[in-house]
Amino acid sequence: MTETLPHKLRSDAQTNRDRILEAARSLYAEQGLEVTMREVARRAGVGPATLYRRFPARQALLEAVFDDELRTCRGVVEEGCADPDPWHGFTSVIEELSVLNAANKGFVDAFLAERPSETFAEHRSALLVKLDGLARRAQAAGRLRPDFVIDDLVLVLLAGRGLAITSKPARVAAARRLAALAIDALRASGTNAPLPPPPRAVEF
Amino acid sequence: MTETLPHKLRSDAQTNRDRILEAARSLYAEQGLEVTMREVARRAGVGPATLYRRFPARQALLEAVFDDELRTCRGVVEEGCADPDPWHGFTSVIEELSVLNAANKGFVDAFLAERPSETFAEHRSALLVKLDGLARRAQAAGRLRPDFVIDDLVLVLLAGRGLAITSKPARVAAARRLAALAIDALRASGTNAPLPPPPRAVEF
DNA sequence: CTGGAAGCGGACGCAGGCGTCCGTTAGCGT
DNA sequence: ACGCTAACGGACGCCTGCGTCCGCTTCCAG
Repeated sequence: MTETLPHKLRSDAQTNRDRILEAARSLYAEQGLEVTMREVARRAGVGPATLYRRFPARQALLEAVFDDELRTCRGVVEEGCADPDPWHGFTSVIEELSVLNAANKGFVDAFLAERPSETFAEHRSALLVKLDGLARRAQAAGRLRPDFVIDDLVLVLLAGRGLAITSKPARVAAARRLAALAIDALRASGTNAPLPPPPRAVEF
Repeated sequence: MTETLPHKLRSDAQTNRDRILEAARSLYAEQGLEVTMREVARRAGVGPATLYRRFPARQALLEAVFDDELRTCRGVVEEGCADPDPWHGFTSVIEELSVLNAANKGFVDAFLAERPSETFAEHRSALLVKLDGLARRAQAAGRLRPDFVIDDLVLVLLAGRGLAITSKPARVAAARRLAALAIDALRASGTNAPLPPPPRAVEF
């Protein structure tokens, strides 16, 4: 890790910063982002003041913590978009994002929040636009049901949040199965029933 | 309403009890069950002490509040089970429970909690057993995919929790669409892909 | 009408999180 | 080696929710 963004930190400060990030990362992943600042500080073995000095606003900590996840997320999407088979790419994205979400309880909360930070909102828009393109190609290939809209993908991702199961392996297994079901639901097939009007869950 | 369970209350006490229940009901429906006791008391226009006297434990309040919903829930399930067409009954149950959940943010949390109260756990078991029977009949009729297990239904219901969208109409619309997708996923069709191993999300 | 008990709710003490201040410690440049 | 200063974290005051106590009010039976 060992970040070096602004003007260089003293070595102990840098160490503490890293420990804070690691603590926050694991706490958010396990418990979602209702974790208190002090809990993060405690787990990191630093005082509250240190935490607040490095990350004066909660949002700053969130962004720093989820920077990696954001990168992973983008990787997944780009890989999916690069797939020569758009349907395969599309389903891969659903699967991998679902599992990522299940493994990081907090991430999807932060990322799909109704009032996200500007940073998250921008990344989200960009990714959704990419995914929209991928989806249209999958539709053109006749594999994705024609009445799919990109909001359905958001819906599926949001739905993953409901799987707030304590044990992490069970949570991941549940996410995997839910993703598989979602993929089956989205596949174009003669038996697709007409859907009720699509919702708009998040802006982009 | 005007309950009359234990030894009769004084008239003003009964009124307050009813107002508390109504306040709690609407607050839980709108905001889920992280609502504070005091907030309930405030909305009901009573002091905290009054609330605590009537419902010494949070759980008591929850059970009283969700008694109606539990009844509705059971009604939905029984109606579905009574349907001569098991697949139609099954899909009705999914639809209606999804909408019920979306309209009552707190209910599914209380009902599908990992550590539910004894009361909820019993009702849940009973309902799930009934639904399991319905599902088997729908499978026997060749309409429900053969690799469906009852836990998949729990999964779908849990997933509905993720749709924590602020506006209630939007939430209901989202729930409806998600339910429709789930039904499409669960329908037996030549294109059903094999599923990953099923999870066990709740005990029953 | 009236006595007494059921009921009420303001107020209390406790606990925990918040964000900040400041006296002390320790890294690092010279 | 040394001193400057960044950095640390314990401790503080504030706030909010919790569950309970107790003096006042109100219902209702006789």
